Amino acid sequence: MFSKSTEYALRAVIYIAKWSSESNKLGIEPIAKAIDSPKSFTAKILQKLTRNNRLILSVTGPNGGFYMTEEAKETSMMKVLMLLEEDHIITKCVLGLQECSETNPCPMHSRYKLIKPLLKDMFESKTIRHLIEELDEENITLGNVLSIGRKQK
Amino acid sequence: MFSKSTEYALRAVIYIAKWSSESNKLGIEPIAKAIDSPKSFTAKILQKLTRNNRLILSVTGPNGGFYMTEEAKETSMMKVLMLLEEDHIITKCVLGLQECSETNPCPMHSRYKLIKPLLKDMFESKTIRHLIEELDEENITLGNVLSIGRKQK
DNA sequence: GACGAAAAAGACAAAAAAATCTTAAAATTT
DNA sequence: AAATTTTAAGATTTTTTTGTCTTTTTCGTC
Repeated sequence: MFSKSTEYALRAVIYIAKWSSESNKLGIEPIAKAIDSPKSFTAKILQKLTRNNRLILSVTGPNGGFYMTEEAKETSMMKVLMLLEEDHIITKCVLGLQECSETNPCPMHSRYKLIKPLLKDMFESKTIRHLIEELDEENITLGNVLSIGRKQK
Repeated sequence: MFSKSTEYALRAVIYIAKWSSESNKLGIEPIAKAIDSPKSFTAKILQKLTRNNRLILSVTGPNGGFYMTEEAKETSMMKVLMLLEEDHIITKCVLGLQECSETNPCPMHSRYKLIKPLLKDMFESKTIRHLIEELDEENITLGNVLSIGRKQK
């Protein structure tokens, strides 16, 4: 559904929210390892979230790394998607028409319009905090089990 | 949601189903114009659907073109997505985990598992014929109104 | 203030997706 | 059978996405 970079971003955000605090910042290396993503590429993605939106914060130097404020953890996943400029994946027409609407619908419109709000609601109603609470439960993961032991780049 | 080529494919299939028959084949030019897609690229995509799956049929030469049998029009949109090898867009994990499942869920799993069947059902319950029947109604479109008059390639 | 650890920045490379162009093959018409 | 029309095939190009590598900047520690 989403692009690779969006998937990495979402996983990283959740991971950082879960394990970091202002007093415990996380380096890009452990983050990439945990969410099973290419290190430098993930760094790029996080940089954007840091610079443009301040959803994530970062500090350089020893004991530096990425972290998130408690306040930021209240952000909804829909908002995160918007910061990543990927919310259109959900909102746009299934057949790719630029002007698919009630007055100018595509043939799938009448059905998709029933599901789109549910999808949106799924991301709107879940905040980052909700998701990290789920991570407390057993067996909820952010990395690929299959990749354990595989070399990271 | 889907890639450009999938969007073009879906629109083209619906258009061909709607306006063609064995006695009235459609050339790639009018098809591409109607669904507002790049001509040669669309030709490639249709070639695949013709060669690999015979969902669409084609004949070369004068009065040749693309068409679809009445039988093929009973194909579900989910089946079409499978022929295009794009059904994974719907079925895979939202966060991109390879092994997201009931026993090994990602933090979004518990919510997405409620929506995934609805999305699947949307494509499964709609056959091509259902969609072309919708096209009978006023204002249902397959091209971009904005593009009218724009030069085709 | 020198050193080291971290992210930031930017250049570069590879791969995939999207698009275009040219030639060939097939079929119909004359 | 030659000319014409149409898709098929394939080569090539362009653009976007994904990924890597090197250098710079920032900041804390000694």
